[in-house]
Amino acid sequence: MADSEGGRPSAAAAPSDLKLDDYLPYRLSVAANAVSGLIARAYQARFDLTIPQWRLIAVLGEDGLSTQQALCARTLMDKVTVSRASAALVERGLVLRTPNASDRRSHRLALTPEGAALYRQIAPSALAYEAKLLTQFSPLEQQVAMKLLRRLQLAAIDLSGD
Amino acid sequence: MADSEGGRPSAAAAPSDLKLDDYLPYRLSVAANAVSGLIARAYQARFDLTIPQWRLIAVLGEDGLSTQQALCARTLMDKVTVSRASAALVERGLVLRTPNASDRRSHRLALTPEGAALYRQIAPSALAYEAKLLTQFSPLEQQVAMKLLRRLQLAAIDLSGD
DNA sequence: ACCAACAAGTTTCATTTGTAACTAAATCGA
DNA sequence: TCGATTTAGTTACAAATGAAACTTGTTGGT
Repeated sequence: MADSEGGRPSAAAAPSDLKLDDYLPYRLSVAANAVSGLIARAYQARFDLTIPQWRLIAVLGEDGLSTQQALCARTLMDKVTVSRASAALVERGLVLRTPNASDRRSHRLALTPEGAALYRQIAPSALAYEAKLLTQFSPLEQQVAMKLLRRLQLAAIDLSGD
Repeated sequence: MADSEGGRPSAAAAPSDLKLDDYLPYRLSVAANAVSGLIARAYQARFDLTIPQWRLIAVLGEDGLSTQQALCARTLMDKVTVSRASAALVERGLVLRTPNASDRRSHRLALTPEGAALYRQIAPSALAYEAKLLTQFSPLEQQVAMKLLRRLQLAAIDLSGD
């Protein structure tokens, strides 16, 4: 067993007691991974959609017409990601691109009737997943959690430029 | 402006009111992305470590000796990821591999003195980041959030096998 | 003892992801 | 009205990721 340098297990307690299991960025990453994986597998298997594709459908279903640039702002995804996801959805006939008269660099995107039908099918399933994940948490706890997630995001973005 | 087809925004409200902004898997993913990005950039710039590498150092700093398999279980990372991160750390002289007498397929990993020194340097900085992210939240709120993250992870894993 | 099943780690390969470079169009200033 | 800068979106390329195959070693049944 060893421990060639000290008397006790060779690792001393962390300077100010860092425990990975209780470290928020770690917990957040692991939890998000688990949830994303679950959702990704579900949508892949049932609807053959990736998460970026699903997000675009969700936003187009909510907001109606949009441009890719607006979708980037709305979903916080990279413009390359949005470009690729849009192309795939257009290809599958779920999204329609029409020229944007007021700016010929961009296009207007909207769900086709098929896309809208898919949206109406997916949305309840998405909400059901969320409900299953959130069982055991009171509305108040859920509110605290959502608030924390939003705040973490802002704080992280904020700290990025220091 | 515009809206070339109807009187109102062309998208109706979602079936049971799905709002992406309030959808937990989405919020979780976005928050985790922002936080991971922040941490990743910080450790890359200051210590030239990836997140997997940093996690291994954290666990080895906490626990002392370990095998890769144990590190996989502990960090919830893939064995390929752990293998590559270990190789890089050994290469840099931060981690030492010694043969495992009781099982010659595996090796024992531990921080070298340099690795331990780096750990002692990084840990306070990691805690400082966490503290900055968590300003504005009471200890109680933090506890709720941590509990929720753990529970979400378990629920997601649970739902994966249904 | 032996062979089948299994486990630790590594390597290979295909997919995903994001950064940077690029094209085309709009805007802004002189 | 022209050229410089900025923006929408795509393409090209490089790095990260993970599944599957592989290697080496262990274990358990007969």
